[in-house]
Amino acid sequence: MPARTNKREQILQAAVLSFGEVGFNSSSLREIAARCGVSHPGLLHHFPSKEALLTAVLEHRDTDERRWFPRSESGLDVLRNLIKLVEHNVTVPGLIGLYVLTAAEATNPAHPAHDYFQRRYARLRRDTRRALHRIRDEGDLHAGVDVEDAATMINALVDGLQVQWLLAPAEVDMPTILRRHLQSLVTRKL
Amino acid sequence: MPARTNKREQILQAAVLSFGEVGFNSSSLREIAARCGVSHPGLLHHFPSKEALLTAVLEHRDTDERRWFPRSESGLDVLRNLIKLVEHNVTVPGLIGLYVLTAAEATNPAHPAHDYFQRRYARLRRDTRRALHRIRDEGDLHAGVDVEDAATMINALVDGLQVQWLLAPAEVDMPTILRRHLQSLVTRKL
DNA sequence: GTCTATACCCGGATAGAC
DNA sequence: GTCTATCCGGGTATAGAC
Repeated sequence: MPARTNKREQILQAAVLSFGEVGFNSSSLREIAARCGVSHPGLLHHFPSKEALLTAVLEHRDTDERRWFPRSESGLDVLRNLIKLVEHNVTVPGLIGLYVLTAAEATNPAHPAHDYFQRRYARLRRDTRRALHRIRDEGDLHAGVDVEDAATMINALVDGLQVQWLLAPAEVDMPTILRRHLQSLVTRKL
Repeated sequence: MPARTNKREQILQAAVLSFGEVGFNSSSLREIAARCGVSHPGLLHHFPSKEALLTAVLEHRDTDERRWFPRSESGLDVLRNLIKLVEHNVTVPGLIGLYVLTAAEATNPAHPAHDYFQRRYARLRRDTRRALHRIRDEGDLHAGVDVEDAATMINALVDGLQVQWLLAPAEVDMPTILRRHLQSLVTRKL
């Protein structure tokens, strides 16, 4: 293995910043390279194409995200961890900008990350449904909650809050609003 | 006045399509011009710059949107009209793509539409708060509804649903999910 | 009003030296 | 591994003919 290659990591972080600010489409490899003190072909040595860089950024983000949802917890703990994740997110606005903008771009079927985001949202809805079913099995879900709708709604709420929060951080309290909504679904304290 | 200039309208529609597909940043004036059978400088004759075109598109969209919210209605009717607007929106995915993507891009303070979207969301929250207060005054709001949070939430829900719907139209029923959420806030049938 | 032609810049990607 | 140099396409915008 190479002595100690943290250049990849530096490039990834610079890419997160750039993608978050102007999106994947408008980001330039030259600009990203300049941010971490490497030349444009130097960057392409580590990531063979711009699309490969995007893929690496998204996978990196996924890995980070999964750490917030360890296994063997109660259904309620999944919701609690989601709140914790959002509480963490307000400390990394660049990453949120990256996510919001890339997801919006990727609604276009021609975007290189289109399939990734289709699969991602299908998975998010499925995971949220599972958590809600588990909460119901544990007797903690309010009667009358439609699990299918609630799962779609929770993920929509998180996404929509991010846009408003990025535009007006002082006026939109993401974690609190999310917590109150989730609390309205369950009978026990979150 | 000119004999009959609908070229502006044609260009606006082509711009909506292009902005909706790849966003403002990645759209090209040449491509937009080609869509409506005009040359690139021909387009610039009607709109002096790309940014002017974006402004015109957003104002055009605003005007259309306002038509869904006539005055002198009850608070509940505002929510009913919001549902009708979303029911209409599912018939114009290009416009929704434009909106989602432009809003995401505009979270960047350097984006030409940043101020527009900051003002827009402040206004949306204010208008939604007013409608909810009116519903409360009319005795139709459920007890325990926090108007401030509910207003932010409703707008976040609409935005977030759009992303999921664009990625999976068959799996996300925007109008129904919105209606059920709004119904959960009020005591009378929507 | 709408065109052709063009100026000028920046994008992704590659070749090849060190 | 990282560089310089370069290719080629495409971006906004302008000048000037018709």
